[in-house]
Amino acid sequence: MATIRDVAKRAGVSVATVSRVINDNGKVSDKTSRRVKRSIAALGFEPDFLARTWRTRVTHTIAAVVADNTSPHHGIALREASAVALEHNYTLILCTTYFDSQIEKQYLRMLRERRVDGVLLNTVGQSENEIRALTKSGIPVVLLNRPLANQGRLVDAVVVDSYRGARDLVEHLIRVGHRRIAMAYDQALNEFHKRERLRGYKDALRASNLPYNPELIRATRLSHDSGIECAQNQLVFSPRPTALFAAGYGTGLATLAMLRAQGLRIPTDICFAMFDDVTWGDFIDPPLTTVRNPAQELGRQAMELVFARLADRKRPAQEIRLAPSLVVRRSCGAPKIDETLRAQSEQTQIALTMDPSDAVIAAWQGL
Amino acid sequence: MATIRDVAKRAGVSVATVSRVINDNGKVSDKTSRRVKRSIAALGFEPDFLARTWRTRVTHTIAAVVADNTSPHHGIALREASAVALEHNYTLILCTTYFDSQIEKQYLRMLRERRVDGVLLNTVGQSENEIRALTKSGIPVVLLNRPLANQGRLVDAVVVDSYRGARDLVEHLIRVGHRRIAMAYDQALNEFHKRERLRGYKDALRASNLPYNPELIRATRLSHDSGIECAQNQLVFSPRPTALFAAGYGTGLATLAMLRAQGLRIPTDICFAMFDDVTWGDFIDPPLTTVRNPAQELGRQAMELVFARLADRKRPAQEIRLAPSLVVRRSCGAPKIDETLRAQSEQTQIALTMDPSDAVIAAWQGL
DNA sequence: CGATTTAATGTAACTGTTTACATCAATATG
DNA sequence: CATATTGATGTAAACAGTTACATTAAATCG
Repeated sequence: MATIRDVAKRAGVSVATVSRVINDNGKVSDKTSRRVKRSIAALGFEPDFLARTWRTRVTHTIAAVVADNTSPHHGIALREASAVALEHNYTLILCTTYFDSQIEKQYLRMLRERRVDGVLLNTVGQSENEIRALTKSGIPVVLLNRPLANQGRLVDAVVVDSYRGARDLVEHLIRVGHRRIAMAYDQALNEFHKRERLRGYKDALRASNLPYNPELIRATRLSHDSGIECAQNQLVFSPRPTALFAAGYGTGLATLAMLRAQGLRIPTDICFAMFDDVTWGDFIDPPLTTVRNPAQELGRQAMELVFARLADRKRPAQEIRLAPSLVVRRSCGAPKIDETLRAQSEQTQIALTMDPSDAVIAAWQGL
Repeated sequence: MATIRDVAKRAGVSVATVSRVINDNGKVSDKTSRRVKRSIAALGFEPDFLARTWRTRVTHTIAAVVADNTSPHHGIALREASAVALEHNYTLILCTTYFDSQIEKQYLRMLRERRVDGVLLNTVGQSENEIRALTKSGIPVVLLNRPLANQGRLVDAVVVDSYRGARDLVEHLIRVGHRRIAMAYDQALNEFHKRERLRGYKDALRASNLPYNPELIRATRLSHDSGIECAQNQLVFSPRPTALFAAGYGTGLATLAMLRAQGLRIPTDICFAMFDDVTWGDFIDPPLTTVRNPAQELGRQAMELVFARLADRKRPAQEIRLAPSLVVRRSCGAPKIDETLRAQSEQTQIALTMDPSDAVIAAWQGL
């Protein structure tokens, strides 16, 4: 492999000049620049990325540490993050923690050793020390969907506004005529989002002067053995609510299965809506009303935040709050429906509100 | 930051000795080893990963280039690959190409420059040169779900046996009583898998002495604008088949929507089954009969293949063929059903055949 | 017991860039 | 015209490890 010295010798210049040409910094006359470039081409010289990295201490690498890359939400965020990275000629390291804080810590330590240039972190908690170590080493950390750790104002964050999402959804249900609305959330749902979604639910009720009934709030737990049965027992209400709102993906799935098991039809017997838009929500019968997380936006903004901080390390920590959007489909047909809403709903149904960009559709086309 | 020289000086030994202690190779007496370790601890010395990488030319990094990380299939494969990487103290770079061969090439060039230690590649094609360049640079390439390029026997591969999957599924449909079985595949489905699935379909028919009717094979195309309508038109049959087999994820979704649009009930009016198991297949109504790809296995084997080749570069190229498994659920209730099958199906339904490990279930629990 | 092997450690070259600083010529400035 | 400034280029010192080879002491062998 040709080195910068070979290039320099052949071009009859110094290595410094070659380096300047390669990096396009410093002053180099047109004439020598051309000569150097010819020399590079002739020798088929390629700068050694590793040597460069070592010398400059920039790895051109960002890591994303997520609890699970297979969830639709983070899958899309990662896809976008990788695209943004590519735009900047950066590379994205994928670290899946499986919701295991030990693995998370292990990854964070590893990433610090490797001196990645930044970390996107969807923490499961307990990594305060590792996060501090990272920032202390000058590695920017951006939290994904977790609020800023109150302890330090050192890290940026981008979060989805769970409160807004829950409130919008419940307000929609109320507007459409529901009065008795149940909410199910997963026991293991992140504390912050649990609180926020519950707050959204309550505020929506209050705004319409509806009573808040704790009886209608249920925690579900999807476990391997007990499976659906568990959720099923936990989700028996009497009298039956007219609408059921699942505050998360897992709960949504469990709830769907539970309703099927109870022989309840959607939306005839009960209306159903869930947090976390799913690509297939449009395709099944009935199409699901969901709160769509701006996953793509989240991935992009998080990445941009890293680059912004790399460009200016003094900037104050920032928390970007993204608004989810309500996707109205058939699963929430209203008990009483007014004409404007009907039209709107009808239209949505026809437009089929395909979540995704062409890219995602293309995605389906592969194996 | 303390360097190896500082450690050496403090311990009163040479840098070589320190290096030997760190890497636990070469001969070092217990006494000096202890002294060195004390010195390391005292100084808080951490070997510089970058310097090491540069010197040894091993990056401890594998890249996975996939068409789309959000598909359930590759999402799971990636999750597993990242876990295997972690076991080996390796890191996984995620490269999503969006089915764009230009981006794929760009990534492959980038990865070669970065001298990753290996590449998992779910190619969309046209990257022969880049693949060759990689292997020529001594970087092992393992193809994901693509057959070995006939041109060179340089790369390993791990593929899902599409033929087997299709054949098993169609044979199941036949056994259960279906005689008129339609198959839909996506126009953009990878050529190899298209051929294999079709072959499986035909062979299954032939084995039962059923006629092959080209009229029952349809290509669908999910496009953004035309959306479902398109699929809808393309999927009108007369007389109607009793079962419809979607040979892919995208087609599966399109088909589901189409059946709904045509007002057909599953499985009462028509039976439905699809390739590519989906995590939610269990939860919706009716639960879907699917061909489950061993995605996890695929990710693991591919990764192991890389490590195997790193350990022995002379080993002959290998193609690992993984068998998919049939997951029988409700969407294929049989027109005529015999008792054993009924029992089997019932049991499956009760066991709820949760695709995933606890990890995936946990996944659902996060935002 | 001298010769040979083995174990433990040290010396210094090597990896390929970047960049601070030096040099020198050409140009601008007072 | 002498001097300061600027532009173009060169020199050589980092950067922080690994490892081939050399050296020395200790152990083993005939």
